[in-house]
Amino acid sequence: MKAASRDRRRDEILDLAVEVLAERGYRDASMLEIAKRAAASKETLYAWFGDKQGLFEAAIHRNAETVQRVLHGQLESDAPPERALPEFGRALLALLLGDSAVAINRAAIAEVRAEPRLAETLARAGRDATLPAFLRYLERQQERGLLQLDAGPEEAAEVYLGLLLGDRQVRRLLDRLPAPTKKEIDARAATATTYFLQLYGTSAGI
Amino acid sequence: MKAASRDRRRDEILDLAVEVLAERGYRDASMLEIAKRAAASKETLYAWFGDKQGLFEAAIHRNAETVQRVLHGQLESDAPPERALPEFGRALLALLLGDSAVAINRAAIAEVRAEPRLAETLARAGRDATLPAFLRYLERQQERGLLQLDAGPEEAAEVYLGLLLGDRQVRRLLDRLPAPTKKEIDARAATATTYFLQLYGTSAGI
DNA sequence: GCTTAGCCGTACCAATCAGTACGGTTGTGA
DNA sequence: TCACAACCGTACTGATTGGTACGGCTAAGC
Repeated sequence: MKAASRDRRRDEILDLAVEVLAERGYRDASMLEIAKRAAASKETLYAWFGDKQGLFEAAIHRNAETVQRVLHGQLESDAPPERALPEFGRALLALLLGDSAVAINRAAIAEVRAEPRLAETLARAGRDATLPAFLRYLERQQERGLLQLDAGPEEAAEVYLGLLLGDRQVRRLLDRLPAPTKKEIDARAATATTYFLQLYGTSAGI
Repeated sequence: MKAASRDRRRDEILDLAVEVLAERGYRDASMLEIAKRAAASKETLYAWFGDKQGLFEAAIHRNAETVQRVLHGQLESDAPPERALPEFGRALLALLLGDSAVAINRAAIAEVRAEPRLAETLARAGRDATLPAFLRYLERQQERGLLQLDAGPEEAAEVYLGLLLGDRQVRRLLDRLPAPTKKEIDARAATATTYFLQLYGTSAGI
């Protein structure tokens, strides 16, 4: 029973840490405020996570695991692109433009010089861990004759990401855009898929 | 003679400020280091720019003016999309993924909570100041029958940006990507244009 | 040549905060 | 019930840095 309760406590602390991060930014997210909000002591934070960087690396990992679970589920499907891509797109948009991911990305970008491990961790646990599954999905659809990836799956994947996000992620990081509503997410995932299929679809996929 | 020499000095200081910013990040770009590198005194920096935020707002403005000049030049052309878009794309890629813009965007994102004026300034002087010219260009080409923007010029503009950048700007901000070479820029602007014309081109534009 | 305004370098102040130490308390397992 | 380990709250330290003050130098204008 002890292990489960410890895990819950750990999750609780990481949630609060990300909450403070979102409110204050990395530098101003003080260990004291996180400890107070979690009714924990600074000493415990340091005992569990090593240092401030370690605490937020743990938060990044935990966040990435959630993302992984959702996206890999979508991508192992054998649904054709016109059905699978909007679902994948919706999930990706909700995750990448959500408050937690935005706060984490801001922190990683902010500290890219002082604490590069944050950005490394984020990249490895995020993009590097998800992209291969996406590439494999695209290749499978090509083998089925539903896509024609003349320039390779990597370029196609990047095109889909570009169509899906445009410059919205950067605008969101700069706080020039609120988190998207469910409606906006649906619309955007649909149009990105339509455009993508115009570029890469085959007659068999109509 | 005095005004010109002062302007040169100002430019010199702003260059050094951005240089330090790129090396250290916003918080660790100390006013003392900037002053020392410019052989200036902190007092002069504060007299000229008010405070640290003011110094970097000035740097943002100056950088944006350069960008403006280049991009507006491209967009006032009457060249058809297949010629104008690659040029515009090249310029945009070189500017957005260059070291100065990356350092500035990192700073604005890092301080979005503590000093939101940086991000505001960047957005206004950057995207908000350039996008209208791009929209006007697209509309002119539609009137000439060279583009068909069924969903409006705004969506087309975002699609072009997405195709051009993919997720490269974010990866660059996270320092997972080096500044692109001229060759890569050329290639990318070309393929983005090709895709864009597949989506929005008319038979008249072939 | 002289004056004056602006600028340089240095020193100083106040605040913040990561990381450590410690005494008191709680709860868990024998 | 008891003992021990983990954890809470608070206090402390050392280092950094934004912003201010000041004394001395330099160069432009008269």
